[in-house]
Amino acid sequence: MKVIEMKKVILVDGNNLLFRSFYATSYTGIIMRNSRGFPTNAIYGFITMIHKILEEENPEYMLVAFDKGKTFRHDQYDWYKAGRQAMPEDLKLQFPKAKEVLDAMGIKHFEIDQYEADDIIGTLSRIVDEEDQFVATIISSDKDLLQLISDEVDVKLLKNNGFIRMDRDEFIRTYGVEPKRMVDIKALMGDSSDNIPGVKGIGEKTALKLLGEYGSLDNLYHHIDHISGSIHNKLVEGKNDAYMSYDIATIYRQVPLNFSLEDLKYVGVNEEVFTNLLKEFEFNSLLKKYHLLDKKIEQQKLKMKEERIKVVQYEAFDFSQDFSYFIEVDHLGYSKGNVLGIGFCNGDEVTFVQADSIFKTKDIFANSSEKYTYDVKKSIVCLNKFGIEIKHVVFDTMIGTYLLDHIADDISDIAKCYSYDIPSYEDIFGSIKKKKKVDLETLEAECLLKAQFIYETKEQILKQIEEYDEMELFQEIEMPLSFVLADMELTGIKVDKNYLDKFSVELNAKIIDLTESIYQDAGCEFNIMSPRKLADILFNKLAIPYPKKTKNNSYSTSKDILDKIIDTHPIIQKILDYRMITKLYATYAEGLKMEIREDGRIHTIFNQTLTRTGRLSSISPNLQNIPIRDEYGRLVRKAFVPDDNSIILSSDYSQVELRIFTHVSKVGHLKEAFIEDKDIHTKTASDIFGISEEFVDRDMRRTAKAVNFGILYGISSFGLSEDLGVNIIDAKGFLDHYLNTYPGIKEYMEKQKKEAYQNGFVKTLMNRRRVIPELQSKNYMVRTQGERIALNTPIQGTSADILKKAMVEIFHEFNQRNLKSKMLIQVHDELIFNVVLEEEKEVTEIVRDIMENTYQLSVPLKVDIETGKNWYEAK
DNA sequence: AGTTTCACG
DNA sequence: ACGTACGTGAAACTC
Repeated sequence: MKVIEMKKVILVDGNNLLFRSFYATSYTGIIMRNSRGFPTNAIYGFITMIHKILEEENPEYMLVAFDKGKTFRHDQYDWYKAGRQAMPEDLKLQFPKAKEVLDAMGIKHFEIDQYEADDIIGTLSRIVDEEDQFVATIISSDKDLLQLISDEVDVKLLKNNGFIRMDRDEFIRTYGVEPKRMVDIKALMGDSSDNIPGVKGIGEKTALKLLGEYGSLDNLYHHIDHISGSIHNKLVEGKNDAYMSYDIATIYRQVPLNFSLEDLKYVGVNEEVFTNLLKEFEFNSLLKKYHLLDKKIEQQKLKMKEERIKVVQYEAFDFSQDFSYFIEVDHLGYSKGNVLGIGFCNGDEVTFVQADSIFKTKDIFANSSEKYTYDVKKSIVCLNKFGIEIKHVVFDTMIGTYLLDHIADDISDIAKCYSYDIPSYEDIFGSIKKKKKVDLETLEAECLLKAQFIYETKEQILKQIEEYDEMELFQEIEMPLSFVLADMELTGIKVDKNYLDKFSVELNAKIIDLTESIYQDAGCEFNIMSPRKLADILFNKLAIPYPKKTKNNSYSTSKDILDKIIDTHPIIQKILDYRMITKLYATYAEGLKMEIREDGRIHTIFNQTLTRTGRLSSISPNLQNIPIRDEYGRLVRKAFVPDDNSIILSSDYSQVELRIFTHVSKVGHLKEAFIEDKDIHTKTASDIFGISEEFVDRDMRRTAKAVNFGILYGISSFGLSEDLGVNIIDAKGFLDHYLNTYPGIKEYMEKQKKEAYQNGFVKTLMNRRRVIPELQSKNYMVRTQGERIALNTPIQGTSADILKKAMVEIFHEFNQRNLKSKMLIQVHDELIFNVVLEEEKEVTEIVRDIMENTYQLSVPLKVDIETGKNWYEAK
């Protein structure tokens, strides 16, 4: 018998690869770009994956296929085209560059008018099936391509960071049918990512079961009478969808090709061209990884650097100079979790300490060296339980890059922006559900890498902060604030668990009563919490008219809709009550109880680098959304109590955002009102309705208040009408009148928007930046949202700046005076304290003085302070 | 994993 | 003609 040497061809779905790379790194809205602003995130992943393929497959023949033009075969299905979103501009730009990369790498790529990459790959794999010299491997993350598997063709499916190989045997083991039945599977279950509908109500499980029994879609429908129950009905109703889906999911395998398999020879990389491209993209880490740096200077420099960093024993490490450190913790997160290890770097050396030797670091963290880290607050909280105090941390990469408007939830995301290739937390430790075992060497390498990254990029980040005029914000506010927040988190707030227990019981009884009563009104039992089932009961069974023009046949059951129909049926009020009570029960009564630690206190975590405006956020639990507006819900606040011999003190800014708006917009009428300390909404009502203040009634004040708030958000007359419950014409009347009464406002808003368009970003009074990519959008909706962001962010952000500055000063003052009272919680424009009885007068004075005077505006800042025996009383 | 609803400023 | 206010987090439902 003659032994035939088979040639192997790799068929890559290029569109799929680029899409995947793009969306994997663009969810934050901020994507990787080179210094000229050209987007490079998709290309980065693309190159990495292509390189990996070359390494693993060592191919003789290879093709990367791309889509070109519309897919005429699907033109008959308008909805299908409509459901596929347009490609983002930032992604589109990267396609031609990806093709240049392939040319440089010596890899063939093709696109054919009117066909998708799938079709080209389908056609080539058919050819492979028919001739006898080639075998093929297809690479994509699209399961649709599995239908092409045969004895000569297998598929490598992209998953997370690797590939899964699927050949014919593996496919049959997994799905129980022949690979070509992938189309039948999709026809039944659909594919939301590809906009294939499938049969409504049939998922993967049922689809596979049915095909296991009947073999194919045709045969299934041929024997449709053998199937009974709800599945039968779904199949009958969805027959059209099924065959349409079948049509769409079927890959076309007869594309006219003007090349042959032999033409797909892989000819190897042109190092010079490839290197130049990587330099253009500024992929320094890849240049290094692929050993492509100029042999002369750059490589030498890097080698020197590599050799200069030495891994040393902890005892030999020089801690007397500046150093960086990185603390890794386990999945429980930092305030409950455990420290796994710490990496250090001083520029020349790196060293590692594992969890069981942490006690050794006590003196090191307290020494006088300047320290840099990533997430200093976390490190303070984590090491606190070992009695370790951290001093002289002057730089935090997380905070620094936050001020540069990079939003990331992992240090690896930030590292990528500086061309450092650091694996993400999830890559190393797995997800919370699927934890990975990590050996000590990996942990050590990871901590050292991160410490080195922090050390080496510090200067660059500081330089950028300086260029953006944010140095004062960084050094005087955000860095010290981290220590303040760490202290607040460690302190926690005392909670009366007994009270919550009683509250729970009371709520539970109410839930039972309401449930019973709602079932009576509805005439049946149903899941009240399910918006779909509820809508069905209200608008179909009870035939209550839906108060809004209904688009896409879906009914909302949200509060504002239910409020509009509250008089049509007694069930509506009960449902609103039910919603409120179950919310109180689940989120507040029971939810808060679960967050109480052994010390009887709740320790929230303040996220300092999350919001796009500069505000803090609070998690596990969120203590910034404890009920207050509703009298009954407000009772939750009675659970938050002071320590012994203390009271709760709350101190909140009165109308900060309006005052800031008045300051930046320089509207004279508003300024006078604040200077004279008038009720601002009454004054506004008096101005716009043209009557004196004593004749302003409640409704007029309410209207004025809504307009005042609307202004801060970049209102529309529609939004105002919704908020006030009046028609759009009236709302527009109020708005026009308001803008005529205060002539500075319109000019201010126009100027603000113009500047935002020119710069591409906006700033707060303390120079905090927010880049607004929405302004570049061609989509009207997105763009106008960008305009509102441009109007609101400087206001909301300045308010955040001011309170943060006050917090740092108050903390400092308490320490100076050795006060025992403690700052506990921040809620955007208010602070909550535990105040020791003897200190009440002193604390009140300090807090008022600092909050009112920390930042000078052209209008006064006013603070209201109240005290009580719990948080409910102190407000 | 994504959507809906609702709690706060 | 179209869609409609800024910024968050948690719970439950739905797929």
